[in-house]
Amino acid sequence: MTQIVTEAEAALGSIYHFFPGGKAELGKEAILRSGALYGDLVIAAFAGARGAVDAVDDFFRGAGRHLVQTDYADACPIATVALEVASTNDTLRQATAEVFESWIAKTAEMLQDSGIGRSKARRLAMLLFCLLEGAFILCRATRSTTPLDIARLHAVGAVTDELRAR
Amino acid sequence: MTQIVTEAEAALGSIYHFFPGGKAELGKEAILRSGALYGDLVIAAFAGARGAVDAVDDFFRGAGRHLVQTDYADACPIATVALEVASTNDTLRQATAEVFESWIAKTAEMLQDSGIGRSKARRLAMLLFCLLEGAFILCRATRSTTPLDIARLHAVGAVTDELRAR
DNA sequence: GTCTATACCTGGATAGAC
DNA sequence: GTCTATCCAGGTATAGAC
Repeated sequence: MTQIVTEAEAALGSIYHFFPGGKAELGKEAILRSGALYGDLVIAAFAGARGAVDAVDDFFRGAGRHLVQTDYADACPIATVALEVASTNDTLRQATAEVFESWIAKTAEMLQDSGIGRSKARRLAMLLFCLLEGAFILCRATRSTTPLDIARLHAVGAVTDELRAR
Repeated sequence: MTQIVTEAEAALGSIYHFFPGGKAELGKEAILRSGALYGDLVIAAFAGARGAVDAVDDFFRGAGRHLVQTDYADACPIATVALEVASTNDTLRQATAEVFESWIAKTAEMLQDSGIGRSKARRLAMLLFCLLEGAFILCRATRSTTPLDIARLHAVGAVTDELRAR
């Protein structure tokens, strides 16, 4: 909390004026907001690409570049908190679940727009985030983008297969 | 630290007798030990199965059962710490990297024993842990085993494809 | 609404008797 | 080697002047 008010150049007391719920409320808001922002990146990837395959490829590549640019600090804004609070704070856990669910729903929707069936699209979207999140862990721990490269190839392959199967 | 000595029914001072490095040393030891134990589970899965495909299937299924049994608390013993320390404590980060690397190496070795080429086996092993770790995050956050089921099917599929491609 | 001072608590660590 | 008392830092939260 001290760090936050310092960087915001505000007084410590102000936090409790805007967030009467204290740290818990601020934390929830941070999860929801950063989750929404990251979700916008997913939409942007699909909007800026020629098709689902390119969009997924672009997104994974962009994530890799960003990882290197931030010295492996910025990967997923939710994952770390999600694991931390999963079994200790149900309010925050629900907030992370809500964010993941929104990402999956958004992605599934856009995969559907590419012609993939509703149920398949949702399962594929989940798979993509499993690959992305898992790769992020290994990349940050090992300070290497290799896991993300491997995950990307598999992600692209999975989308390609699904489109072919139509 | 208090919780640890309490559950160990020991005195607070004892910790600093056995771990002069304090919390950092204890943390590193915990990462390395639990990492080794979890690695043994991987070996057990391959030892107890008829082949690589079954081993992977068994391991993912077992992880799902354990997740439910522990009310979504016990997934990966390393991932949470790995994300937490990745950019804040390089000693612990290295310990997590060491553990992941050992798991991947072990798994790759056993995939090779199934007849998959050295380089392919390593990449496939990495993919499997990306899928597993990513699924764990989503499962714990959403309190559902669906992501793990999806990850399992793709993991099994990837191993099957690789064996067929020989 | 803002800000400062401060209360309160917890967490890691140490000292020194035993 | 063990244990207890205690220190110090830091973190969250509150009170109350302005």
